[in-house]
Order: sequence, then structure tokens, then C-alpha cells
Amino acid sequence: MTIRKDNHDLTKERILNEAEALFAQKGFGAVSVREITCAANCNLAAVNYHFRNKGNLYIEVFRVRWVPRAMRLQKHFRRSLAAQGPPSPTTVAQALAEAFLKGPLSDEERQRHFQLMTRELGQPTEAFEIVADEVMRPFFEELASMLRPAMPKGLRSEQVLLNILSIFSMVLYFNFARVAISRITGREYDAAFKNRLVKHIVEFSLKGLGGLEKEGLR
Amino acid sequence: MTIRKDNHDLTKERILNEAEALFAQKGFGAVSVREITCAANCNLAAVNYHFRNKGNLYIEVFRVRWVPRAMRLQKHFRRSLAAQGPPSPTTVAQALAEAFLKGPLSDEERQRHFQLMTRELGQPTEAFEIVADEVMRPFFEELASMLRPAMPKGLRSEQVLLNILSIFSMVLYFNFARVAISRITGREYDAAFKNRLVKHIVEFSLKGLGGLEKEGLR
DNA sequence: GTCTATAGCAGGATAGAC
DNA sequence: GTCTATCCTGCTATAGAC
Repeated sequence: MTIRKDNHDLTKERILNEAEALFAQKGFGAVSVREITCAANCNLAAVNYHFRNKGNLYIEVFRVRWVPRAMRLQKHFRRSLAAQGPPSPTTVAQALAEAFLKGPLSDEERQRHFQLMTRELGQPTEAFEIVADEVMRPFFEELASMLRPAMPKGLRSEQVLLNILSIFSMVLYFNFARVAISRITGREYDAAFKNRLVKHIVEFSLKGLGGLEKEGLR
Repeated sequence: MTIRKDNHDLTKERILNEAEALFAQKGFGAVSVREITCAANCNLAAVNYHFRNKGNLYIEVFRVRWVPRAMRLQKHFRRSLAAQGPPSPTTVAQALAEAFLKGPLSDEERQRHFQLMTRELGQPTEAFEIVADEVMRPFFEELASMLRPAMPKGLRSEQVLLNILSIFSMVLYFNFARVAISRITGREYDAAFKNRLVKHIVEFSLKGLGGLEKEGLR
């Protein structure tokens, strides 16, 4: 079998890769198309040919790169959760923290993923619709339905959502604010520190969720 | 007593105010000087006259607006902590969450404050040196020294720092990602929801810190 | 599908009148 | 201190050759 479409669309792929990295690093407004095409080693006009304009390239980064990666993360979460029997707050927190901090992503990919997400959370654009509708809302629903059976029926689902958001905020931040956290803790983001963070978030989340079963009736 | 310096320096103040709001909302790269001077109802050249250039205006926003506000927050924290007797993990978490979520700041001021901070955490610039050196590091030291007596001597101070960072991540996020959180929870950021969030963060943090006393020796 | 060239505009910054 | 006028650079986007 020979190689099809020599370098057809390879330019498009390279642009998507470099655009994602740069948008994650600096934010949409602080990245120029020139910067992207230069990093992608292609011509300035290629962005307009393949993506119509800069704004649409940003949206496509989410559609074609970000969402599929989020799906991989969810799949990983479901697998490691299923391996632990019926879901409880404990196993859910464990599987969540592990999927998002160790998971199937490379270090760089993970940081990129959460940086893009954090930008949309802080300053939602059109891409936030994709993030919210295709990833966050369905996933939160799924988590809530997993946790609900373990909880007293008086417990409002809002309480569950807030707990989930709290775990997310930690995961997001320990991935998003790496540079700052390194400077403040004085530790590099190496394997040892990453494992330390995973352990910490799992423990903190477990304890945070811990009282959940007893809180339904006030 | 008559009013001194009629509108002297009032322009400078207006520029600082509008610049802070816009930088918080959109980020440094996405705000133009024209936008700022237009909002501040002054001439384009005023920024260069008063602040030399755009980058320096950004730094001055942190020096003149952000740091003093952070100091007000710390003062509030110390006062409400002192009112509860000797500090323990419980009282510290309580006072922290309250200072950062209810505290002395207006809603708008609080969001602005944490948005600026979050931007620097995710993508540190020169201003991060100010944030870290003048505010974060000293404050974290203070918190650690408050918590240390209550903990077994085997406990590494890193553990304490991670706990503090975790609480911060929640506070930061629930202030930073308001728009997104509103859309996902379906709730406006009104007084009721704010109180709900305060209650949740205090409880989650308390539980998260809860096991702290028992973890020193492994 | 990729290139060059360029239109057309918005950005930061400054000079100099008032 | 504040204004207008302007320079110059860098931006996005497009037209048209190859």
C-alpha cells in the first residue's frame, strides 16, 4: 500500500497543531496568523485558504482537536471506573482525578487542553458553546447520575454539580498555572511532582466529597 | 477645605480604572490603548504621557490597584481570623473562604481582581513578579506558619502549600469563570447563589483540610 | 494547493501646538 | 496636561500567478 495524498492536507494538519499550541499559550487575541503560519512552516495565505479566516480556525481547533481529545479523556475515565465495580463518590473522585491528571494524554497535550478550556471558561466565545454542549454538560449529567443512587433523595443535584466543579477547578488550575505553581512551590513539573499532585488532588477531593452522603437532609 | 488639584491626575485615575477593567475582561493583548482612552473619556496620547507606554500601564495597574486591594483582602482575613481565637485548620479555612468570597470587595471588584490574577497565573508576565513576591509568597508563608503548630512535625510544608493552593484554585475559579458557571448551573450570580458558593467552598475546604492533622507520619 | 503581492486598516507611539 | 496630526509597523484578508 502506497502513501496516499502525499502532502495533501498535511499543511492543514500542521496549521491546526501550531494554532492550538499558540492559542493555548497566548490566547486568541495575542496570536497572529503570521505567527501560526511561520510555526507551521507554510505560507501566510494558507490559513485563509484552509480555514476561511482566523476566527474560524480557532473554532476548528476546538471541533477537530479539542473535542476528540475530551472524548478520549472520558473514555479513559469510564474504563478505569468500570474496573472498580459500581460507582460511589469515592471511586468516581479517584477515577476523575486520575483520568485528568495522569490519563491518556501527554504532559504537553494535557496542559494545552486545560489552557484552552480555562480561556473559554474565563472569557467564553463561540467555542464555549461547543465545549459546554458537546462535552461539559453531557459529562456532568453522566457524573451526576452515577452519584445520585449513592445519595439520599433529599440532596439537590446542585450540590453534586458544585462538588464536581470544585474538583475540576483544582485539576484545571494545577494544569493551567504550571509556570506559576513551579515558581511558588519551587518544584519543576517533573514526574515526581506530577505524581505528588495527583495524590494530593485525589486525597483532597475524596475528603471533600467524603461528607456528601451525610448532608442530604438539612 | 477646598478641593485641591481640580482635575489634575483625575485623567490618570480614570485611565487606571478603565485599563484594569478591560485588562481583566479581555487580557493584555486583546485590549487596545484606543479602547482604554475611549472608555476613560480622554485623549489617546494621555496613556503615553502618564504611563510611558501600554506595557508600563499594565504593570502600574498591578502596582497601584491590584496590590493595595490584595492587602485589603489580607487585612480582612486577619481580622476575622483573630476574632475566632487561635488559628486552626478549621478557622483558617473558614476565614480564607469568607475573605475571598464575601470579604470587603464589591462583586465587580472581586471578579476583576481574580481575573487579573488568573491571567498572570496562566501566562506570567513581569507583573507576576509583583503578584508572587509582594502578595502570594508572604501570605502563603503566613498561612503556613499559622497551620504548622496544629500539625505533627513530620508533615512537610509542601503538603500545607498544596492544600492552600487547592482552596485558592476553587476561589479563583468560582470568581473567574462566572459566565461559564452561570451557563452550566443555570443560575445567576446573585446574592443567593453567591452565598451558596461561599457555603460550598467553606465546607469542601474544611473537609479537604480535615484529614490534615492525621497525615503527618506516612 | 501553494505562492507573491498588495490592499486596507488598526495598532502603538511621538512631535508639537495650545 | 491635553489636544491634533501623523509616522510607521504589523495585522487580516484577498486577488491572481503558478
